[in-house]
Amino acid sequence: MNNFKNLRGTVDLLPDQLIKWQNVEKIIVEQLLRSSVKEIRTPILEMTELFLRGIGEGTDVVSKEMYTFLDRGDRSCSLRPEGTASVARALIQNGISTKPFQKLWYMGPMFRYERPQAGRQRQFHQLGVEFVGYESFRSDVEIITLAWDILEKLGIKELNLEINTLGDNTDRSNFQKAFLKWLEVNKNSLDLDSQKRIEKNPLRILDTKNVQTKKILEDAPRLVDFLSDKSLKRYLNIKEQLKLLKIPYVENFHLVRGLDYYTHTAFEITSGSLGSQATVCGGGRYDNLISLMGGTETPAIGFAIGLERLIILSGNKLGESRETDIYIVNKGIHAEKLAMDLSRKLRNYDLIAELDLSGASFSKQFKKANKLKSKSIIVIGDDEAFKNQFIIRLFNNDNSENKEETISIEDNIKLEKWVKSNLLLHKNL
RNA sequence: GCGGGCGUCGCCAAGUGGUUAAGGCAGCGGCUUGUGGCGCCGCUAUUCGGGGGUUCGAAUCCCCUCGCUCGCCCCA
Repeated sequence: MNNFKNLRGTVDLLPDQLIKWQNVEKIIVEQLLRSSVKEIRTPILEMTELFLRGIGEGTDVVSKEMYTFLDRGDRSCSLRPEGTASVARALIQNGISTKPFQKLWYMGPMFRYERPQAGRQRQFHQLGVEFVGYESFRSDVEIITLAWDILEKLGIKELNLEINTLGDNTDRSNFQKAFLKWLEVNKNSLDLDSQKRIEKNPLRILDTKNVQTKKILEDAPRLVDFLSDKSLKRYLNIKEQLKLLKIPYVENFHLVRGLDYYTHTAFEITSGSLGSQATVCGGGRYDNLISLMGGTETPAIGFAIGLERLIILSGNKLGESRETDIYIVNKGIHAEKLAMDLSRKLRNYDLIAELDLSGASFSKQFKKANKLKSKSIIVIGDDEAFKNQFIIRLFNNDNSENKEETISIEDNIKLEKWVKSNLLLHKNL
């Protein structure tokens, strides 16, 4: 096989699949618009250092999953593995202090060098939303609600929202001390992976999938018990407001997001029908990130939704394309000229008008129209062209008799009338 | 990076050592060169992911390799 193939973990999205993507994206963007969230676009390529500092060198994402290379000027560059760091960078660089409150979204490809599997690719797509400058617990609730509503608007069912709090820096370091003490005592009962994490990232041990370790962890100290009054109050407020909004959630004390910059609220939305990569949305508060990256201290919260996983979950209804409204069968030198002009006229009525360019026999062109399930058809051949007219008729799929009408080329009024009564009436506007 | 499953036409597949690689869908052409569906007829893999080996003989057995897929790790 000497043909070219796409790179591992990447896919071609073909026209048929893109209908669903476009519909999903449209619904998302509309909901964002209604929530007055504004779009931001940052480069896909950034200097590697940005991600090292923004995401954390110790994380798997950065330490073993980045697409990193030297450019021709020997600068180390990386394809973005996620969007938050870039957005933070862009805001700092463009003067965050002049616009301290911003609700932003972005959508686009991300890159992570991993083994592909169901719902996971090396190039994948995320919708990210970041509320920057917002500190109140109500911004946490609003952003969780936004994620929830987007998924609901897409008609996705059987979703589980899990929430947790990581407290502020002081809470967390108090907890960590106690937790480390406990870990020391119980070290030998833990699985190997978890043992390694004691040094590297002890919080992540809470997140283990090892059944044995999970059981042992039931007796470990809990982070909630180390929250300051203020942090606790914050968390309780969020839960209360979610209840008020009737958004069902489950508390999960073991929910610890993988990236270093999170504080307070962490949340995740999962679906059982996704296989082992069940998370469709992950997010949380990151009050430390922007100052950590050299900006003025700015609280922020955000989430990311994996579009591939969203597509898997979205119903088939979103995959249906708009049918051809009118197919123009045309043959003969003069007729073909008139037909092309006609096709433009029809598109001005916001119709999907397809002009047959094959020059094939009438029979062939009719078959094509039928295959496309075109709602109507125009026929223009030498006979019609000679009389400066064309034939138009509805084109039912059951092949029943359909009345046809002859319209003169110049008779725009008659054409418009026909189009309005036969095609535009049925359109959902 | 580590484990399991799988690779035969654009898609779904039969074939499991003996020579013509079924069949279905899609596609193309014809019956019908100015009229749709259905039907009928015909065409479409010198080759079974790639390389090497065993054998008189390989899609079928062995080795290597590549790819896909599912899971682990991690995450969206």
